[in-house]
Amino acid sequence: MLNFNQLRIFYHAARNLNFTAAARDLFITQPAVTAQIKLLEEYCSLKLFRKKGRGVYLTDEGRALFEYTKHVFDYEKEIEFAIEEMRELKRGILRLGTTKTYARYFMPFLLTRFHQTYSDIRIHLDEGSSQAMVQSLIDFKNEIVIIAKITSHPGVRFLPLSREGIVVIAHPDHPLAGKAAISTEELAEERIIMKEGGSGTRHLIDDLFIRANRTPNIVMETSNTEFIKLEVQRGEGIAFLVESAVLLELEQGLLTSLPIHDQTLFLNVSIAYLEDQQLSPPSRAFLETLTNLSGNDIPALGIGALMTKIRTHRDGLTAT
Amino acid sequence: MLNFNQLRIFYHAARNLNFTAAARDLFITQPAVTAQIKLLEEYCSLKLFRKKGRGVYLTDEGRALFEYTKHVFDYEKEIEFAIEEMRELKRGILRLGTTKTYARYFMPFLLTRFHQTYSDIRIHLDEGSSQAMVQSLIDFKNEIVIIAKITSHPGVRFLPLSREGIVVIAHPDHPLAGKAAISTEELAEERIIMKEGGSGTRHLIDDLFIRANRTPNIVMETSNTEFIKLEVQRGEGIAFLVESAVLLELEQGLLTSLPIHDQTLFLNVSIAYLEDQQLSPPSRAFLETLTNLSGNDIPALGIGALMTKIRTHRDGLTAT
DNA sequence: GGTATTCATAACCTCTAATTATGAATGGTT
DNA sequence: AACCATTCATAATTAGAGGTTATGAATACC
Repeated sequence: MLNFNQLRIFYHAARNLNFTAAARDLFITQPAVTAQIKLLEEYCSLKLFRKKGRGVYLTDEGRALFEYTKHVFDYEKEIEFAIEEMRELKRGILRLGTTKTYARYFMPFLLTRFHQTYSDIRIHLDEGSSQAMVQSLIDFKNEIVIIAKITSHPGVRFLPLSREGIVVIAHPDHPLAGKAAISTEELAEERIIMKEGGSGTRHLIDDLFIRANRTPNIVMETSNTEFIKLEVQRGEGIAFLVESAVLLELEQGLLTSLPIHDQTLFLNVSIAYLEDQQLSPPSRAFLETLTNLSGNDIPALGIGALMTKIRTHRDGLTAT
Repeated sequence: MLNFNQLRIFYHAARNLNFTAAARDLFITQPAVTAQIKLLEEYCSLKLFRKKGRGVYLTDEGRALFEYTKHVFDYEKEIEFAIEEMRELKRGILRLGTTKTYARYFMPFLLTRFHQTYSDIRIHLDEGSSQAMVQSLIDFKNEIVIIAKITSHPGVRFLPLSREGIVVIAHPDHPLAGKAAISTEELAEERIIMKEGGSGTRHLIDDLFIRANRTPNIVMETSNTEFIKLEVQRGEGIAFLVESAVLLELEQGLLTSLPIHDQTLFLNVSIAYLEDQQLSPPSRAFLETLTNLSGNDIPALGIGALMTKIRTHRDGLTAT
């Protein structure tokens, strides 16, 4: 087993062909150099230096070893550089998890923001159900997940990220379209295309009907948001969806939203991570990006509003 | 400045994904591993391991660092191997010096012998005058030189290697050819083609004439033995040369040797090296080869005789 | 010839990196 | 479920590697 301290001292001594200079390089005293070189020579059973007058120079064996040590300490610099880069977020991986819907509607916006600041960090975006994403934290597959908080888990910290408005969408020609306020009872009469169980939205809507003591008429359930939107556009029923997922269709008049009587439905989208584990630099940077991004107004506004606000702000700046 | 001890411990811990096993690998205790990993993490300001249940595994940063350390400790094995090889004489350089004449007539024989045993040692054979070769020792250009001992030098040790007979050569038709014994006085009358000043042979012959109180008739002087032989073959004069240098020509009848009256001229060929410096393994091996080769009879016999003896011995073996 | 520089040596000291002993958490087993 | 085995963490202590200071010897320089 080589002693790298001795190798390092040898390297500097060989480079300078001068023990005193090597000592200076390493911020130690000259006798320390002499002693360590001697120990190294004993370890190798080889003379590495010859003494010539008041100087030293390398034997053939020393010269051969010097070639090796050069590689070692050049490589050391590379390693130090790599560590520095990881610390300084010039390299690394951000492992995020989220649900399909969020991946489709929020994440591109958030990750673009993140990427603007930390362009050298690779992003791994994992998708799955809220449940699966919480499990992925525990399995250390992801460091941060963005999901609706349904149940709390021991050891997992949830930070509220955004209150996303839930809208009831319907075909523009739907009989209820344009009505002022629709009651839960009325909704229970409608054919509903529902998000699958386990999703944050489903949790919220189930709760809504339980409070109204009604059973919704679920004609279809799926985890696929795109599919739901298409079914509603085809007049197959109404659906509850996160507003930001249908912004475009509402704007374009492909869908309409039905105002719910006396109810404003919100989904609490949270950032979740393990509270006892220290987050990696990329993850910390991501959290910081989110808080910097929102000030503190995301939870109040929802991402949809924030996206609009920032888009406006940016356009304003561009116009100036 | 990286701490390679910590890196080594990290390397083993990462390889095993188990601190206890790493400790076993390194013949230390587990708390030592824990402590050094912790120090490394502090140095990097990066978490390298995550704790999962009763095991550990690498963070992304740890995984990146592990890739680097793998290279380091693979390379360490290479270095250790190289050191071992140098020690075991499976690589290295033998730096010898000698005079042109010896390089031509003795060295091939000696070096072939050496090379048979130490086939992996590269041989650097340097040529120059005896004087220059002694200087090359002092300048550490060569570790061992084989020369005639003319003067002694402080710090240089001379070991007698061989007593080489000096013969007087002449054209086979030379008037003195065949005469029983020729006196120094007679030789002084002859046209002599002499080796240049500084050579061992010249030193000896000068001495011979001084003792006889005669001045030789030097018609030509050169350091080139081959040239001398050719000139003598052309009948330009007689010459004094080391017997082994003219063995072939004498055998083939191209030259004849003149018996010198009452005199047997010998040149003491010596091995010289610096006495205070420790010799390198290849040089020690070379010295050992020489002593093994001769038993103790080289100085008495001369290399020429030894070459014949060994050749005969070998041929005898081959025939059996 | 005196001076400065360089490496070697010796005695001593400091602090790193071990050790021992023990605890806490987890996972497998009966 | 209780128990045991395993693994990493922590604390207190200790050994010794690797450093320092002081000085000497050899050599080169002016």
